[in-house]
Amino acid sequence: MIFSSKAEYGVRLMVELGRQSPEQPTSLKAIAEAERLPLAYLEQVVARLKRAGLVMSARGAHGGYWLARPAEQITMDEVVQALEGAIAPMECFLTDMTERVLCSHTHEPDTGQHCATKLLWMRVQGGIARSLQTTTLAELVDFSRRESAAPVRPVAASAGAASAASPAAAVPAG
Amino acid sequence: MIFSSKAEYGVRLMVELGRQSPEQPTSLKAIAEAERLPLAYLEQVVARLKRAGLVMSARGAHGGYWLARPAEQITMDEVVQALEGAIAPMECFLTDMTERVLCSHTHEPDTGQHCATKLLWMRVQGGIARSLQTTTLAELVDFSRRESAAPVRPVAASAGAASAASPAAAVPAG
DNA sequence: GCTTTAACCGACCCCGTTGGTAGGATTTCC
DNA sequence: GGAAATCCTACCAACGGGGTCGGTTAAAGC
Repeated sequence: MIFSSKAEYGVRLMVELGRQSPEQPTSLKAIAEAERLPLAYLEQVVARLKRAGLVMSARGAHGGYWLARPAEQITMDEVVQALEGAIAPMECFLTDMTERVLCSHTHEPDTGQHCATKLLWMRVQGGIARSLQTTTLAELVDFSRRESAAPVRPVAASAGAASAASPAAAVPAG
Repeated sequence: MIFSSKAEYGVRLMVELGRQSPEQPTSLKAIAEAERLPLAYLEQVVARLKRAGLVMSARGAHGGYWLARPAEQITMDEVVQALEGAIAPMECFLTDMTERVLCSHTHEPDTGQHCATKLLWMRVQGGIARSLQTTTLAELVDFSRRESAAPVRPVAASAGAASAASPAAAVPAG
């Protein structure tokens, strides 16, 4: 699996905050209940988001968390990077997230043998980075509002090519 | 890390086979020595490639492995999928590799609450799938030939916007 | 100033996967 | 028959993921 549950929980947490009115703190407990996630674990997750400056907090009664910036100005690569650390397709493949590869992936300094896999991992890296950078938190918030507003529609009913086409069509800019 | 070392080793193995003349078996031992990888572990790796029908083998003395198809007809998503299994950004996010999501990611069947993260993971998934599908083994073989032929050029010399652009320019179709 | 609420912090723990190793069995060529 | 290979199964140590637990600090309301 590419992303751990930290990313999953963290993104859901951010979306939940995005759904609330800004500047008004939401308690972790409320989020944990709404999303049915373990509170104690969420604490660790939100700590990362705070360290990255994506959320702010107030302690004490009626305290909680809120987005540090409007959701439109938060791109998902910031969020995911805060939660998962550097996103690299391979061990030694760290970049500064601007498409520049810091590691040449050489295994033997004497032979000029560069790694044959470099080209591939760079493309994968680029594909991921682009999809994360072009998605904003605001889009996810919108998406979640539309989803929850819609009536319950049973999944996997009428399996086939027709039902397969509809969700893909709703997802451009991938 | 997105991909494990199985993918790394497996891709390198495939590239190595692609460099050899086709239909002539190359022993794992030779590959292990050329790539400085543990032979016993490579056995497990190549077994996956064989099960997926990407390589063929001959036992006994002068046996070895070779590509089941010309490198131009092997896309890297086949290779990576054989090595890593299904590639999904998130646990419950299995697709049939044609952009169709099999899991709706619903956490509570009664509420119509679909997961807010679905949109994001679908985009990421699409970005990865596209970069893997549009890269052929032949390209990597070419790349590796150019790399090893070229003199050793130090990486990250003259850091800046200019150097950041150059590697990206060499990697289209990501 | 007590109580409640909630953020914050650090230690711990179970478990599955990764990245191998070990050892043998089988097949084929010379 | 022996060497060189693929093949196959079992095993193992270490690490990270996914949590839990217990406690501390800070703010608000009475």
